[in-house]
Amino acid sequence: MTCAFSPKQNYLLAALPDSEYQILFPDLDAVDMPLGKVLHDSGKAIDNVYFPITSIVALMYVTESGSTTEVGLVGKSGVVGVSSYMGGDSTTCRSVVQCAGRGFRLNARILKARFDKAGPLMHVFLRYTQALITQMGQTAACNRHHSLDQQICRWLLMSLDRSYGRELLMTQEVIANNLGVRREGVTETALKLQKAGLIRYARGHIEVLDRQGLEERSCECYKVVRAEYDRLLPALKGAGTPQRYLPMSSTGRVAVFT
Amino acid sequence: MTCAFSPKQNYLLAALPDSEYQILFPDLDAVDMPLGKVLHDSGKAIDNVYFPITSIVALMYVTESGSTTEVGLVGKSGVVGVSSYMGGDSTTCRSVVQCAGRGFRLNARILKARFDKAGPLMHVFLRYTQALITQMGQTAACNRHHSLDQQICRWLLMSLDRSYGRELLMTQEVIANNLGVRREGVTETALKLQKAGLIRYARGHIEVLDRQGLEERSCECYKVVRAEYDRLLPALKGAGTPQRYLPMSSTGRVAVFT
DNA sequence: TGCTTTATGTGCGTCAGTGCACTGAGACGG
DNA sequence: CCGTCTCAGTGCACTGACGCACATAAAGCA
Repeated sequence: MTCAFSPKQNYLLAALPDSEYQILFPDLDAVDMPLGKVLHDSGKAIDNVYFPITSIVALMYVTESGSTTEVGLVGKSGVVGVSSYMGGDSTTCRSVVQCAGRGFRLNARILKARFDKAGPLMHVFLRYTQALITQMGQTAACNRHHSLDQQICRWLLMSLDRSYGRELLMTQEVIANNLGVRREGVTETALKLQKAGLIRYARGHIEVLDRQGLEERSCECYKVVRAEYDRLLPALKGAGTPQRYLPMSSTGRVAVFT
Repeated sequence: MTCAFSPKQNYLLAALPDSEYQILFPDLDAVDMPLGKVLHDSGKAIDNVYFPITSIVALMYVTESGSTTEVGLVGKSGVVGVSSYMGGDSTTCRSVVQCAGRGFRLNARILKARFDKAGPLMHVFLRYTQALITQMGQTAACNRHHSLDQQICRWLLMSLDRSYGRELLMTQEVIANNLGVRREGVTETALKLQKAGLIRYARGHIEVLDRQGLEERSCECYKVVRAEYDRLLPALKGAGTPQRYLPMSSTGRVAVFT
């Protein structure tokens, strides 16, 4: 059986020792993750976890008044659904696909069973969780202290790290919802960045022209979180450095969401 | 050997099965946790973890410009130093004692060794960590969307839950640093709350008179986090409901920080 | 080709929170 | 008892982001 792309393109799965990987492999289902798909909802039991490959998933909190904020961003270097193995089987967050793409799905109970063996899989996943915790804490601090411009730069960089290529497929409105700010504010910043030659965009396409420039305009938060990911999961070091986008057609087992 | 207070007054230790508790007991050292003491610093290795009893510890992030934000608050229902068992042995956060008091100290490697047995201790600690993650995410959302008044009410309630009695020993400046806001802003809100008869305060003492009233003025964040703690750690349900303060003199093994 | 929808650009009044400067008042030590 | 320090209260100019209304333009569809 051939698969156009492999679970090992998810850095977390790739970081597993091969013996462990082989155990999970038969239960990993390739899935399409369409834009806007809600993978987990607040308070609902988590049946499956997801390992994004070309997709990006946001962990969003929805306030009572309906406004949203992203508290975490998961891409090819992570897993969606940490509470499946942390305990509790649900979160107060919602997991939403921000960038359509592919990924692998795994039954939560199968993962939990392997996790509870307290072997290398557990340690990899715990270290990832620790990185996610750092990301959340940094988001809290960033929301408090840094300007909209800085936050948007940070967010573009984070999204870039978690995707392939240097183009992001998302509207300014999506960015606004993720950061929990006004769409008009995003427009203003986007104009500034475009005038400065850092990005180029049009109707839902954002192309990053000058990554270095974005880093300079971003707050420290990006680097702090990035460094912590690199430290905790050295196997995925370098994820996010510019690379060519390889369109991967599906010829293998691919489940499509209904 | 007598101890004026017991490790079991920390709800996390109390939630352990007795066999597990007995293993740790000989290594738990009662310690004084004085105001302002830095238990762990950003990027530094964690040698000991701390189980607060009457003290409250804030997990603070310090930005490059020097401003601070609290991303988590740990009291008698938690442990300070989760990265010791999550992996990485350090965090990007600083742990600072916000409310002087007592607690128990445990060598991080001893905890990690028991944790790695993948027994009930691990599951208790993971569930606690999951609750902490919820708290951090909620803090991020709260920092984005809710007013200073709401946040201060939330913070008072959280502190109250994590301490004994209904009086908090902290200045408005401390609250401001925790929330990452201006001291004058805290003063304004404090005045409002006092006029409304919800609190009474003077020079570093804050007495909560109307808990219900605070909850009504607080944002949803308090209740969401509280509910998640209760759900994940049912053993500590009810922590935070009004109770008499029992001054506990030290007659047992007590190490004092130098 | 024209109509609708979606995405982006712009203007303007409003406001919560900031930064700073200063006052007042209880606590504390000599 | 006095001087000093810490903590709390107040005024004011300023600003980043908000909310709303509306203009423009590309994409999609009939």
